[in-house]
This record gives sequence, C-alpha cells and structure tokens, in this order.
Amino acid sequence: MHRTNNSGKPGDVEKGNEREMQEKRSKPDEDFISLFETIGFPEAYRITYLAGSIAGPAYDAIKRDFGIIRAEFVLLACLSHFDEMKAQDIADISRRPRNTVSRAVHRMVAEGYIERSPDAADGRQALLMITPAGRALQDEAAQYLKTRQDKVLAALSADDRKAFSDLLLKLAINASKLDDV
Amino acid sequence: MHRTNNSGKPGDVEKGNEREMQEKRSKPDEDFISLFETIGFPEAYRITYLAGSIAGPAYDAIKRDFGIIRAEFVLLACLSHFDEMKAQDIADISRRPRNTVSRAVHRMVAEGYIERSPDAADGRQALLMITPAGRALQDEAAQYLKTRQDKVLAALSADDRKAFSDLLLKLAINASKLDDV
DNA sequence: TCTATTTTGTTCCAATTGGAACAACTTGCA
DNA sequence: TGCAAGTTGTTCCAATTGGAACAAAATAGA
Repeated sequence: MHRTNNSGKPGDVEKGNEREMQEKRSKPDEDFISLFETIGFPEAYRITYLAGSIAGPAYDAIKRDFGIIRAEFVLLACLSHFDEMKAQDIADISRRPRNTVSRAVHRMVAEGYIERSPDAADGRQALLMITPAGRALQDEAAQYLKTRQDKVLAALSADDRKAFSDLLLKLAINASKLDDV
Repeated sequence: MHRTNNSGKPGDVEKGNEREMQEKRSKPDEDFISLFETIGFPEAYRITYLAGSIAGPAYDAIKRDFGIIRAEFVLLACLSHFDEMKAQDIADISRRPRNTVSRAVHRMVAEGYIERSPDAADGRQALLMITPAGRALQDEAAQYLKTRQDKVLAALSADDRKAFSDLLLKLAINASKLDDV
C-alpha cells in the first residue's frame, strides 16, 4: 500500500526457526490497525474482526482435529445445553438456512453424535438429543474455542474483562430481540 | 425444546400488521438467551453472535440494494482508507483466500469501482485504487453497517458505549498481532 | 552470478452452499 | 367441519467457494 512501511519489526527474526513454512499466512501488516480507528463503523468492524480472529482459527483446528464443520459443532453445542431441540431452533440461533441445519443433523446422526426422534405432538418436526459420544466431542472441541478466546482476551485485565463480558451480554441480549431488517 | 415455553410474549400481537409475511425469520426464542450465560466460551459466543447480528442483516441488505457481496464491499472499504493496496493486503485483512479476493477485484474493476495498475517496482503484484464511483458506493453501503451497528449498540449508555469501544480496540489490536494457531 | 525458494495473482475443479420448490403436517378461522 | 395459510424438514440444482496447482516475478544465499 501507499503508506511507507518503516516499521522495523525486529521481532520477526526469531520466526523462521524450524517451522514448515507452508503454514497459513497470519498477522496483517501493522499499518492496517489504523482501520480500526478511522473506519465509519468502528464497533461493527472491531466486532466482526474479533469474531473472525477467534472463530476462524478455532473452527479450522476443530475441523482438522475432529472432522466436524462449524455448523455441526454449533449443533452439538446447542444440544449440550438444551436437552431437546428441533432443527428450526438451531437455524434460528445460528442464523443458517434450514437445509444447512438439516445436513448437519443427518451427518451427526450418522456419526452417532445425536439422536432424532419424531415428535408425537407435532408430526412435522423431530426432536434432537445429543448422545454421550456427541457430548464428549463437544466438550473437547469447545476447548479450542475457549483457548482461542482466552488468547485474544489476554490483552485485558481481569476487571476489564469482566466489564467487557458484561457489556457483551447486554448487547447480545439486545441483538437477539432485534428484527432482521 | 424441552424447557416449557410459558413466556406469554403479549408483544407479538402487533407484529402481523400489514407486512408481507415471507420476510426472513427473525428473533430466536427468548429462552435461548440462557446460552449466552452458560456456554463454555461466553465471550467468544457473544462476540460471534453479535458479529452475525450486525454483519448478516447489513450485508444482506447491501447485496439486495447495491448488488455487491461482502468480499466486494470489504475490498471497497479498504481502498476507501488506503490509497493503494495490493490484493494480498485485502486477503490478510479480511482473512479470505487469495482467489476470493482476486474474483472480487475483477468484478469491481469490471464495474468501474476500482482501478488496477501494474506495479513498476514489482512485476508480480498490481496496485489497486478506488474510483470516485467506487467511493460513492462504499460511502452509501457503509451507512447500512453503521445503522445496524447503532441499532445493536443502542442498548448501551454513551459512557458504556465509549468504554466498550475502547476495550474492543485494545482487543482487536491484540488479535491482529496473534498468529493463527 | 546462478539457482533454489518465496511471493503474487490466477485458473481449475471438486465440494459446499443456500434459494426455491416440495410434501407432510398443523393451525386459524369462517 | 372444511379449507386457506403457515410451519417443518427435505430435495434439487445452479451458483459460489476455496484448496491446489500453476506461471511469472522477486528474493536469498552460495
């Protein structure tokens, strides 16, 4: 880009020690952090950037190590917290189309991670439940998200993190009540 | 799901007034907010949920009204703030693969929103610049993100919003320095 | 200098995605 | 009751996606 890049970055010297260098590209140039301050929708940009910084690497690693994709992990995570849900609930929570959820349900049933039983009270829908194997998988994979989350949040003091977390909660609850325009 | 849903939700009655009802499904059930508190990676979940609540509806509307997709808007937004960038810079910032960026560049050049000129100093890369038409489009579309951002952030007082924004900045800068594990 | 390695951007193509249509079922209401 | 409208989950299929291979160019190091 145009800005002259005169950042010496002396720390980079220790980077090339022994690691196979076909790994994924990481850190953008330091200059780009000015975007965080000058863009016209600063909080939105920072939030989406943070989300990408946490979810991107974490879900890549989960896929690599456990063979499940994001939609499948989200399904398992939901069913770890609610004992019975229908597919539409998952679609609502995850903001994914129903057919995407449907695919994830079929794969997770095939793998033995969830069970699906027809709802006697409503013949259209099926009730989904997680199996012990699914719960074990979810617990393990969730650690990846937690680890990455903590790495990103390590920049804050304990008090600031608490304050940040509280503000996030208030916002998330508010967002969950908004209509999609 | 299993929890008995006894929330009366009297507010829903005024919902069906006159609007074509094939609009996209919105608000998940209120019960689901308990996930925000009980999940094992609360900040990560709240952040990704917030990001989806802002970016999802905003980019849907941008696509509908301006005919450009997220990768294309991000490209224009970057070029609105840096007068010259190469495609790899966009890939780094947006965490998208290079071929995705390449496609966006070609479409935006074809539409007259950006210009691409070979770099005399380095024959591999090309320098990208936004055109006045591209800048005008970016300015208009950015309003959609800003509007949605402000709707979500309206739950905070001015002081809390300032504190939240500052914490986000610190975290985003930290995240930009982390390696993708 | 010369050669091996790295970087940039593109093309190819198999896999994934999501909108739309659909069948089965339930709900609302005259 | 009966029928129109809405909901759920699935299938179909065209469009999109991203990994891998590639060519061209730059860089590093002997």
